[in-house]
Order: sequence, then structure tokens, then C-alpha cells
Amino acid sequence: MVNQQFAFAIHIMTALAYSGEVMDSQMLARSVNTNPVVVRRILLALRAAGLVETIIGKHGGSRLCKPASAISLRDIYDAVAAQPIISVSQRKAWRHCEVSCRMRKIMSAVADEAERAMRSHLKAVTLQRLVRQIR
Amino acid sequence: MVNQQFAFAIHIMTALAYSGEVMDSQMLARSVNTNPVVVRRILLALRAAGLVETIIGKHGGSRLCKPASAISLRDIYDAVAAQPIISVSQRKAWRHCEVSCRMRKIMSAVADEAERAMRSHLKAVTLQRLVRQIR
DNA sequence: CTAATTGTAACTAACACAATTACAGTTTCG
DNA sequence: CGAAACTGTAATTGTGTTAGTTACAATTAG
Repeated sequence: MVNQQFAFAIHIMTALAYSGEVMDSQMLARSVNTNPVVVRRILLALRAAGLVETIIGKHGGSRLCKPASAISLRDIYDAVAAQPIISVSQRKAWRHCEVSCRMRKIMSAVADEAERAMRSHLKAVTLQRLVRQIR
Repeated sequence: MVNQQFAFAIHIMTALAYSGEVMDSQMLARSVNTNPVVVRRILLALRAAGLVETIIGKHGGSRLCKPASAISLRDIYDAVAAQPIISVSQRKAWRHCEVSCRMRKIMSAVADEAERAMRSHLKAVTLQRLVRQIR
């Protein structure tokens, strides 16, 4: 299993949308069943993407910046996805082989298109829809 | 970067389709720039999926079972994809939190749909198309 | 001032994966 | 037959990624 960050981020965002209030990293960590620092690291990425805002100091925490209906899963994906999901080999090509020489370019296109297809699907799913599935 | 197996498999299949002949794991390894054992492991998966056939013994190697026009990148993806691309947390839910309790089911659906969207895109791309990009 | 909270660095532990070595089994061909 | 050239496969290693954890400075509420 690789990179749970997307799953964590979806969970965090759903919890924030469901509660509608400020939640601190400890509450979120209990819900996700992980460590508050892990939650805060993800919140930083979500904040950088303009999805949540954070209050520091006592009684601090985070809340959504926008209504859940205006947030798609692609927004969340883009906020936390560090690496493309399909990796392209960066090895040196073998000069005597045409396949080897052209592979990187071809594979990059394949990986790009595949990821775009997935992101385009995620764009159609709103956070609101997930919240409705809780109730 | 995670799981280069898909990239390796695409490279191997493209090389086999391009040459049209039997290639042994050492030739393929040179083209991919990796170790013959790594290639053989991927060939096992491709064989199990019915995409290639292997000849053992001297002058052995592998070749495609079907024409490149009859092989989609989804076939290759399914042959080597061990884990779903989006992982779902398998942690115990926190009973006092409704979001936590329903998250696994919701996230499983999200991951399934996203992967299906990607696979459905890959189905539309044939190996033949990649080979044409080499020439 | 004290308590609660975030931001962040530093380190550890676990895990995934490619690379590598080694060797038994199979086949070709002199 | 016997050597050479392959595959199949197990075992081990090295490396990189990631979540977990601890610690602490900075900030804020009361």
C-alpha cells in the first residue's frame, strides 16, 4: 500500500465538512486513527491549496474555506498528490535500440493521459456527495 | 516513484511487438536497462495474463501471443498491477465518530471508481499505437 | 501567567521494491 | 552424450519512501 495521504486527506476533509466547525488536529487524528502530526502535515498541504484555513493558538484548529459543494475530490487529490501515480523510468536509454530510445517520451504521454483521465473523473465527485453518504 | 512495473511491462511489450520475434530476457533487460531477472519476473505476470508465451532452453525467450492491435494498455496494466493505485486505510474506526465509521466504505468506492476511470482510458490505447510511435 | 494549540525539525521503524546472486531444470546442437 | 544458453525461482541485500513519534518554539485565549 502506497501513499495513504489521499485517503487521509479525503477523510480529514469529509470530517471538516460534516462537522462544519473548527476541528483541531487531535480530534481529526482520532477520527483517522493516526498521529496529530501526520494530520497537521496534510492540513498544511490542504491549506496551501486554499481548501482549509487554520487558526493557531489555544482553541485553534482548521475548517473548510469553501462549501463542500464547491470542492471536488480532484482538488483534494491535487493538493496532496506528490508524485504522479504512474511512474516513468528515468534510466538511460540503450542507444542501439529504437524502442529504448523513444520509450521515455511515449511512456510519459501514457502516464500523463492516464492520470488526466483519473483526475477528470475525480473532478466530477464533490465533497458534498461524500458527506451525504454519511448521513 | 512507485512501482515501475507498469512502465517496465509497457516497455517490454512494445519491444516484443516492435521486433515481432522471440527476444530473451537479456536483450529485453538491455533495452529496459535493468536486470534480466527483473524482466523475467514481469514476463511471468504477462504470461499468466495470456499476453506472451515463453520458450525455455537454449535459444529461448518470449514473444507476443496476440497481434499488437489486439492488446490494450489495460490488459498490460491488469497483468502487472498488484495493488490498487489508490490505497484505502484499513485502520480500525473510532466508534464515536460517524465519519470514521463510514469512511472505509466510502473511500473504497472512491478508489474503485477512480481506478476504473483510469483503466477505462487505458483500454482505448492499443499496443499497436505505441509501436507506431516508434517508427 | 498558564494552558492549549499549531508549525516544524529530527529521528526511527516498517515496508516496498529493484537489484543481485545462485542454482536447478530445460532445450539446442556440435 | 555433453556443453552452452536459456528460463524459473528462491534468497538476500540495498535503497528509498512514508508514517509514526518526540520535542520544542511560537501563538493565542482566558
